Amino acid sequence: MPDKLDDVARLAGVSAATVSRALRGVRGVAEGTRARVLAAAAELGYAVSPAASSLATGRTGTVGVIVPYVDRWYFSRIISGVERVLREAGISLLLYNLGDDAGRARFFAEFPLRRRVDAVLVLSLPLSEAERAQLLSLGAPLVTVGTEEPGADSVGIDDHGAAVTAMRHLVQLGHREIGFIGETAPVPLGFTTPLRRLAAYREVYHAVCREDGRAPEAGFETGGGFTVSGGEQAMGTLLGLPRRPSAVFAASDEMAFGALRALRRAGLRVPHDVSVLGFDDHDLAGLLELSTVAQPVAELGEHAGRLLLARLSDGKILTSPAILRTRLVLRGSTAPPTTR
Amino acid sequence: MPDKLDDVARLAGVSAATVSRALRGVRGVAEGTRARVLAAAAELGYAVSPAASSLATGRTGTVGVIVPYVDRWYFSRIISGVERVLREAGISLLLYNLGDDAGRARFFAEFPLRRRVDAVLVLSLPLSEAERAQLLSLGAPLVTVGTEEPGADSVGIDDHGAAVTAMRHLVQLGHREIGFIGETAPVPLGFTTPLRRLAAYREVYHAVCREDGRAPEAGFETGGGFTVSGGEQAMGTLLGLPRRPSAVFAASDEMAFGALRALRRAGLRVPHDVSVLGFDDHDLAGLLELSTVAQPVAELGEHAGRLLLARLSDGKILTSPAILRTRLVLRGSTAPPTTR
DNA sequence: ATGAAAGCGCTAACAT
DNA sequence: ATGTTAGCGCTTTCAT
Repeated sequence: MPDKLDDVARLAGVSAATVSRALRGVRGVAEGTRARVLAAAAELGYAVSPAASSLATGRTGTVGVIVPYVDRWYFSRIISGVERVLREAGISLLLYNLGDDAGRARFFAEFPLRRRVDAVLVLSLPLSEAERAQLLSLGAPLVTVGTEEPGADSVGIDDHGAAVTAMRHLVQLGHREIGFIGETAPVPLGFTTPLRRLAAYREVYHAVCREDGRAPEAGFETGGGFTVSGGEQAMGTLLGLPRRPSAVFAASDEMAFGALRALRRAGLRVPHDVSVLGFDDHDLAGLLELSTVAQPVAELGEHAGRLLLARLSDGKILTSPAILRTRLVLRGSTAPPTTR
Repeated sequence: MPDKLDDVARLAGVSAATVSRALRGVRGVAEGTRARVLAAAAELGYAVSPAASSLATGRTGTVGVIVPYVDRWYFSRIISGVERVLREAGISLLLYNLGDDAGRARFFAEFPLRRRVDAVLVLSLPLSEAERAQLLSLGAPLVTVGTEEPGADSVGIDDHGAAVTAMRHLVQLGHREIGFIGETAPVPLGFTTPLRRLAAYREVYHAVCREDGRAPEAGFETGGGFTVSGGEQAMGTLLGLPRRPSAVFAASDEMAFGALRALRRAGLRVPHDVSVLGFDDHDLAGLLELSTVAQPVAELGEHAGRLLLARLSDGKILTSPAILRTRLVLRGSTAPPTTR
């Protein structure tokens, strides 16, 4: 344990300050000296104490990542992307999983980030005024993915545009009765993504109804909680309606999976009886032949990582949000409606 | 920023030492004093500097979690479980994602854990002698899930037993020609779990062959890389065999999903033409009506978290590995073979 | 029960 | 280019 800086200094025959400089690659150290220091450090198996270094510099070499649910495909993918680029830069990642509103409250009450991180990454979580202030009060760069916050850099996709494209695909196939599976207020943790997709759904579906000169079916908007079972239930509700949609747009692939199951159980065929369109391009979407909107999840994470690194070095320059491209992936779950 | 301990001390009218004691709940502080200190700290919005505290005590309030792939269902689930119990105890989680052999090598070369963590958790990764020594040299408790290492506490399941149970289920249904989709050496990152399941497969399948007085089909053992597409390919290989298995045991649900797809594409029905049995009880197994071996993944994580906490307080007492229960979940993908 | 003082191991001026 | 000297903000003897 007592592998202190001074031991290295003694072995290399220089002062502690020089060792510190040499080890950090700071300019102003003769080549020969640096080599000797490095050799001595290696021989002693020496590594600086992050705590001491952090106390002296104020930097921690760590970024905090705040995530709603680590174990959801989308988030774990992003984390993986972020971690990759951060670790290449020698930065460690402190993970905070919120889980639910209670967890979120506890997190902001205890606020374990104070002085622990050099920067913070927030995933898909719209911040309250107070939370944002608290985060910003750390004096550390803040970056978000999936949301935009004043004072933070962000990466995301054009949720609205992508959802509109998805809906239009359904309309172009000839569907006029389109159901939606997503989230109906109140949305857990205050997510806004579901709302943006719902807005896009309405925009397109209502326009279709207007053309046809009839009122939109209010019952076509269902909540699936972004889970498979929730999607299954929602589809069940849709199927129970007097006028049944010929197509369904689910705001996540997981809910779409649930919808597929409900359909299968009801003895209905996809896409013959009902078309289903998802969102995400989940790993298993191909398996289930689900047509969906693909978003570059890993890239979102990597980009966020790069943003973090940039802010960490060149101070905090706020840029406009980076918008990554999505694309419609057509598989076997969408087709023109059958005339009945 | 300059919310130092001394400010609180001044406001409370006591010394810094007393503030430190009061804040940590150390005994030996008068009730009234403690109350005043707490009030002062609250008023100032004070929180201790982890770096300073860590430098003084040697403790970091952090545990390092080493995981092969964060974005695989199984691992993200475990992480979620660990995080939950750790954060309740006020411990933060430093995440290290290995990814592949190169990442693993880099990790152990740089070894970013030194002095950063109070304990280490390793998921499913069999350690080399050197790696284990390196980890143990941290002088911090080590716990593992899914593997056993000398000097470490561990949680896991009875992989072999569970796989044997799974295989026997197939045999009891009447299957004599059973294929395996798993991993064939060399296994990425040196995982041993696939090997244990393979061994169980052989044990049962070979016994069946012996009874029937014939040699086991060597071609029945295929590698699916623990991914959907790998499982799909493996099933394709199996289907190309002269003598085709009537049932398949996949060492993970994801590979089983791939097998289901290959079967569907080949125009074969499950379980009518081929039975498929998975392992894990993945979130989507129910969706696909996959029979499988359920293992309590979240609980594995929570148990690991508790083990970590225990070691952190009562010093390191090594216990025998905790084995959590698995159970066979029968859904629609397994049935007696059809006589052809 | 409380305070004074000496570090914990490093980095950052300031000298030289 | 290198060394000296102060801290960074806390915890922990040791006194009182």
